[in-house]
Amino acid sequence: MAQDAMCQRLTMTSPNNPAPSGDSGGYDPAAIESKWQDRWSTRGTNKTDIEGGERPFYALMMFPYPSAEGLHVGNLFAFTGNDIYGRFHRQQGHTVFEPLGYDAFGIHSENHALKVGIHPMRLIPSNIANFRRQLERAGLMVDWSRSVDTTSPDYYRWTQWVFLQLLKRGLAYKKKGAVNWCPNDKTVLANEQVIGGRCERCDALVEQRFLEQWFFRISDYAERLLTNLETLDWSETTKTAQRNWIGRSDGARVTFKVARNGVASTVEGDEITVFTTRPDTIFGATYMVLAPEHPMVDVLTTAAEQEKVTAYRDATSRQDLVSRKTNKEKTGVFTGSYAINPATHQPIPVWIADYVLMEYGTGAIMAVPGHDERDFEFAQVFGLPIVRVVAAEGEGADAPLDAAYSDDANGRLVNSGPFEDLPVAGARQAVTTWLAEHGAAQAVTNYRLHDWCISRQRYWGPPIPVIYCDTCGPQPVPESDLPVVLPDIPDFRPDDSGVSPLARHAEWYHVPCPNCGEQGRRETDVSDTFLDSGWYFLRYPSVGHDTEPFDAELTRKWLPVNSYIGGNEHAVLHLLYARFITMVLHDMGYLHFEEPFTRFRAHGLIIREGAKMSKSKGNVVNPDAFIDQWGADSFRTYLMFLGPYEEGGDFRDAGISGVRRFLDRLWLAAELATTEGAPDQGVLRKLHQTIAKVTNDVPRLSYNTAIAAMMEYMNVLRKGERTPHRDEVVPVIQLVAPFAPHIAEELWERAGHSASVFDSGWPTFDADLAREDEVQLAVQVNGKLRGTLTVARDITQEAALELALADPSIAKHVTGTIRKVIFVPGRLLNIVV
RNA sequence: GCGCGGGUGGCGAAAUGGUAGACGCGAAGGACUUAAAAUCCUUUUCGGGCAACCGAGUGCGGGUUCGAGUCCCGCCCCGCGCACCA
Repeated sequence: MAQDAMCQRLTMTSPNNPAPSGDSGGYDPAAIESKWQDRWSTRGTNKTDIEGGERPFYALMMFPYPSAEGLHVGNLFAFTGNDIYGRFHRQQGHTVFEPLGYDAFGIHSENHALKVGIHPMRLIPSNIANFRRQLERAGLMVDWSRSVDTTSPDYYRWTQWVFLQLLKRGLAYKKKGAVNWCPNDKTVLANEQVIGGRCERCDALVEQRFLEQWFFRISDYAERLLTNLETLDWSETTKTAQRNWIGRSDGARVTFKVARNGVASTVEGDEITVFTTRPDTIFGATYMVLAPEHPMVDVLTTAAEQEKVTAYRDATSRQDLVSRKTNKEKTGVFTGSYAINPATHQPIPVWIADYVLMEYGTGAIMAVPGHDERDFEFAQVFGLPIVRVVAAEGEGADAPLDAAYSDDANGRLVNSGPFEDLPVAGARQAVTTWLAEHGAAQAVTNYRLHDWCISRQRYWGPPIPVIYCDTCGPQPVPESDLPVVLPDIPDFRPDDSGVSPLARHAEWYHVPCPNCGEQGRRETDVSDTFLDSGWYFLRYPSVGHDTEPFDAELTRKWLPVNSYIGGNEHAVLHLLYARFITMVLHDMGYLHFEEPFTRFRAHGLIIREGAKMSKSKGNVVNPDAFIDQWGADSFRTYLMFLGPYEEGGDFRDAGISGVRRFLDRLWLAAELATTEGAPDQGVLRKLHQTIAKVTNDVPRLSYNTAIAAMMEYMNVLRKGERTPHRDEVVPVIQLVAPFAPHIAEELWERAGHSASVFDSGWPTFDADLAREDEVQLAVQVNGKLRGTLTVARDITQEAALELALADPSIAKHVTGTIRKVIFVPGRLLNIVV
């Protein structure tokens, strides 16, 4: 039988050499994998008892965008990691819910549809079907009866409902403003979709346009989004990324009066307010800079400077965002006007320059060239005065500055009137208070987080449920009228008008006003895909409930999500938006929690043979091919073995054979296992050490070391082709089950069980059985290893020292008197001479 | 520039401050075989030595410690993210 198994094994690893059909009991992944996938399906093994299940555990993974290329190995890496976690918890006695769906709306799909000339309403279902087929092959414990597809009206009616809730709450608003416009995709992009000034989808240079857009007031939640992070069990890197994105900075708003005839203007509003994080350096503010778009520019520009200012403003407005944001060369022009520095009471010139951005702070700055790099550079270019107001340790007040000194923790104020010699550390507060007493400042906190622009002038998304009426103004679509169905129109190509293609579809566009019944017009923008994914985890448990987005009772039972696993590319956007939506729904009384994901872990990235995978390089791993050749169990286990899950790893094609050999050995061991005699004590000891290791590693997502431990055990078990005892093998089937579910089910069944291995529990660890009686004691002399002694586990220091000194190869290094002995019981003895 | 990761054999990688290189790939040798494949056994950080053994070794330079891949200080390199954010 063993021989047969080996013949069979050969055929599996050599696709050029067709297998002799079914005459052996060898490990045949293709056969057992389809057998168990069918059986799981007919028996409903992967269905979660949503209503009745005890100890609910919601193991969520980020749902994929169903691309035409099919499932990426990165998707499978992510899902397998989550699947192991979920299956492990099931074996620990939880009712595990592991749903999966499709994030199928969005520019990505639409662009692809345009490219291949197939309507997205036809294209997406076939992509989804292909994804589903590939996902089934991977053997995931997904409850497919509760899936979501964001493009289905059953789903997006509730996305529209979410929009209406934010509108009701005053958190959705429309505003005309500068937006990022992609000239290629012909749509507005969120700030987050602009990467280095280019469209994240097509890489085109992004332009500025002024359009009416829908925004969500996420900035109202900035502080809460920031402070709540402390309470979350998330990867530290992800939290840091969110903190940086929210970008809290504490400082002051300081008002500078415009100088009129050399003195401060008394006219209301004739002033410039700036935001600064360094109010302590105000005595060094020698000029001011406004963003070119700043409204005060018109007021301040003198006749003599008008021409230059106009030309500069024109040039800036035509500039695309790339050169605006990456061109570090300082340019600018003088407005001809002055403002009064409220600390020194001196007039200082007001300039405009594109290095000051209208969208941050107040769109104006006080320039302190002595202590800000950018201001220093600008002052040098234009010959503006540079004054030192902070001196480092040992520096005089008039020490020359050859660069900006911007340390805000050390040093002392100089040339700063009443604050002379004050340490910088506490100066911020003192100066702000002083300025505030003179009515010139107030302490404020600023955030980099902008409101979320959700409008898209595209076709492939959920229509924003608003109707415009000439008499009543914009009206929400009544909730009872949802969904506003996306019409199936042949011409969905966007054009240059800045208006969605939906506007061209007259019978859809014209609709009565829900308030007065007169002729109205639909909002033609659709919403951002991130709104679809901002709440999908709330929907899964309630799939099938047609009258509400999420059932109150089920939500209370299953949410918040116990474990969320996904890519770090969503560390900022998706996770921040989902938290925001959850907070809003919580505040409106719909949810009992305000943070959706109790625990989040980001998985790493897979590269191949040391290089990033990309279509253009042609080095993308095709999961189907590997599963055909090696089996899904080997593929899954290899993905988890090739590196630490949270760091990713290098997919080397040859490496999978090692994992396959491991499963072959397991199969063979199970086939050969005998019930005669008793299990070997040494093997049993190793078994229990392995149980401990795997049980400890899986919750930490340390899958690679868990697999290594099981391999080690198999090496011990099969050492010298010994025949294993049944009791030595059966627990390994349970340990390996989360990783390689099909082979585990098959071997479990062959071991005489009729129920699923996933309902069989988890092997119990027995510390007594695992304990080693003898240990290798490392013996060092002066910290250098000089030998090892095989000794009893609980040997005393005295006995160990005696043994060590009796060993000539150790003793010869012990020259002179022993000054000290370090003894770590069971591990190490260090003799210091 | 700022932030976050990371740098360990030929390669992917392991190591609560306690024997560096587990596990796997690859490679070399052996058993079995007419032969090959598969399987099993052995070796495999580098240098020296027949060997016992000796020396060196976790990007570089310092430090703390009986003992440092691990902790501290200062650098270098690679990856990712943000980037004129006042």
